[in-house]
Formats: sequence, structure tokens, C-alpha cells
Amino acid sequence: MQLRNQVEWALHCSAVLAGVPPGRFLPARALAEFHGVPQAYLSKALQALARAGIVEGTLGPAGGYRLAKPPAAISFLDVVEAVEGRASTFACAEIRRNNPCASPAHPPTGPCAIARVMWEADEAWRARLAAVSLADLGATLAAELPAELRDGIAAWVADRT
Amino acid sequence: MQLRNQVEWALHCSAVLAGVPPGRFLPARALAEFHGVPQAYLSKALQALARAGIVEGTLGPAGGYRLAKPPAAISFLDVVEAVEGRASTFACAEIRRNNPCASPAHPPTGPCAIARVMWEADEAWRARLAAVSLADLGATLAAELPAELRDGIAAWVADRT
DNA sequence: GAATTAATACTCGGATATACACTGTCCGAGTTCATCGGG
DNA sequence: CCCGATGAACTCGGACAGTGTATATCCGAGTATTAATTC
Repeated sequence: MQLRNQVEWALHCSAVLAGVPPGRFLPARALAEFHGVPQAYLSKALQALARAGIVEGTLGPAGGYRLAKPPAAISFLDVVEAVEGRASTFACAEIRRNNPCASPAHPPTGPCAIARVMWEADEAWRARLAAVSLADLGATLAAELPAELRDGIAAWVADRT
Repeated sequence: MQLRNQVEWALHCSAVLAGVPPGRFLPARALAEFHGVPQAYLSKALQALARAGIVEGTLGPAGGYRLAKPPAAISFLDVVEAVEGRASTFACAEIRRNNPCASPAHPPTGPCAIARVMWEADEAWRARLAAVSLADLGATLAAELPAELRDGIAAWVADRT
């Protein structure tokens, strides 16, 4: 089991978009160049974010993407689920119904014990992702990144909005 | 992102093997028939469990698999990692190094903030799986399953060990 | 009748094809901006 | 000089191939059982 690389790209793009001046748009072309990833493929991740209402895009010159909500209102979970889907990590195929000892007249009731454990773990994973917002990430980066690098990125972004 | 169906099969097989009388072996053929899954493919999951030291197999007639450790000493995480691998769910490709603003002379130090959050969530998921053992699962099943079904399964298993 | 030996049948283990999904790419529809012409 | 219409360029959005992993399968190596044979 491995998260697709789109998730990583989407998170990094969200972090950059959180630093875009209000009312401006940053094109996917710039985001792809910034992260060194293929532009055409990155678009798909951004489209997924747009469908989920996390970012919004505008066409034409000076178009691009921007966050659709304040960074504090967007969690890691929102971004991950936008790309990976909201389905649980564990899919119960109900193989217990194939049990030759069980009587077909009395099908098992309620989710099976194994699936419950797996789903609880899945929920713990999601809860941890839901607890961190893009605003939190921005604060962490502001504290860790060298000042000159931060300014350089801000200028680079400003040149392309 | 989706766990492979081998994980579900491995967990169900572990649950059944936990109910096998001590010193006896249950063949993969019986486990496959019990769960209604292809026998040849299920073998691969059991081989993974054997490599991880969770179960052990014996050849010849009356051969098969049995747990290599007490059910209380085997957690869900052990089974899941045996099949899925111990690698983290999130793979950081270090795309921040492609940042055109960063100076190649000063590469970023330490894991990036995004990867840290993802890894923490991954750890929360694993912690939840590590907290449940096969003995716990057995206790839950003993409390939930109808007595007649439990006896029927025990007899079915006993006939094939 | 008991022990030894050989054959047998059954098991696991790894090597081998196929299907699906992720990865990567391309082109068209739509919109905004800039330019040009007219009032 | 101001307004409107027109053209162009740039953007996003969805449709189209390539590759890698998970799925499914088969056959060979090895062992405990079983039966036959010999003492």
C-alpha cells in the first residue's frame, strides 16, 4: 500500500498557494516548474483539488489556481481525500459469508470484527491528518525555513501571479 | 490507496489458525476452501506470514500451517506488515530540492514538514493496529458468534488437521 | 509378528502469465486581456 | 480622449497511450505417511 505521488504534489502545491497574495492566481505551469514535476500530470492533481472545493481555477491570461478557503479551514485530510478518494483503506469483501459452516438462512449481522479493527485504525490515521491545517503547516515552515529562502520564494511567486 | 485483499485473507486465516488445536497443522487448501478464495493465490499470503515468523508450515500428509507464536503475541500490525511491507504509507520524493529559489549549496536539512505530518499519521495508524492482538480478536469473536456456529467451525477444522 | 525399506501421496515454496491502475502526455473548449477602430 | 468590438494568447478541463504493480496460476522440491517386504 502506497499513497500516490499526486498526494505529495498536492500538499506541496497547497502550501505554496497558501502563500499567494489574496485575489491573485498562480498557474499550474508555475507550480510544476517550482516543484520540478511534469506540468500536464500535475494538472490532474489540481483538478482533483478543484473538484473537492479546496482550490478554484480561473482561465485566460493571469489565470491559474488559488485556495478556495482560508488556510486554517483546509486540513491535510481534505487534500489527501481529494486526491485519494474518501474510501476506507481497508475494503471488507465479506469473505466470512463463504464459510461452509454458516447457515445461509442466518447471515452474519453487523460488520465483522476484523473490519472493525481495520476501520478504527483508518479513522485514527484520518483524525491525525484532520488535526493539521495548512495554516499550521505555514507556521511550521515560517519557523524552520531560512528568511532569505522565504523571501526568495515570495518574490518568485509574486513574479508569476 | 487501498490495502490489497491479501491483507484481509491473512487476517482471517490467522483468526482461524488461532483456533487450531495445539500441535496440529491446517493446510492452505482447507483455509482457501473455508474462505472461498483461490488456493494458489492464498498460498502467497501464507508464505509472507511464514517469512515474517508469524506462522510456520510443515510438508507432507497432515502438513499445513499453524501459528508460530501465542495469539496474544501476534498483533494486527504484525500480520499487515508481513503482507504489505514495513515501508511507510507516504514516500517523500524530496521535491523541495527542485525548488528553483533554493541554493544548491545549502540543501534543506532534516525531513520536510509535510512528510513529518504524513509520517505521524502513519504511526498513529500502526499504533492502533499494534494495540490489537489475535487473542483480543478471538475474545471478540467468542462473544459475538453464535455458539452453534463456533462449534461447527471447530468441528470443521478438527476434521482437517 | 516386528522392523526395515521403498513407494506414494500430499504438502509447501518459488517461478511464471495476465489484468488493472497509476503514471505520463496530448489536444480541444473557454475565458480574459490587449489591441485596434470608431465615435 | 473614451468606448466598443475584435482578435489573440493563455488558461483549465477532459480524452488518450505507456508502464509498473497487484492478481491469479502453475509446476517442481521435499517430507511424513503408508504399504509391502524381509527377518
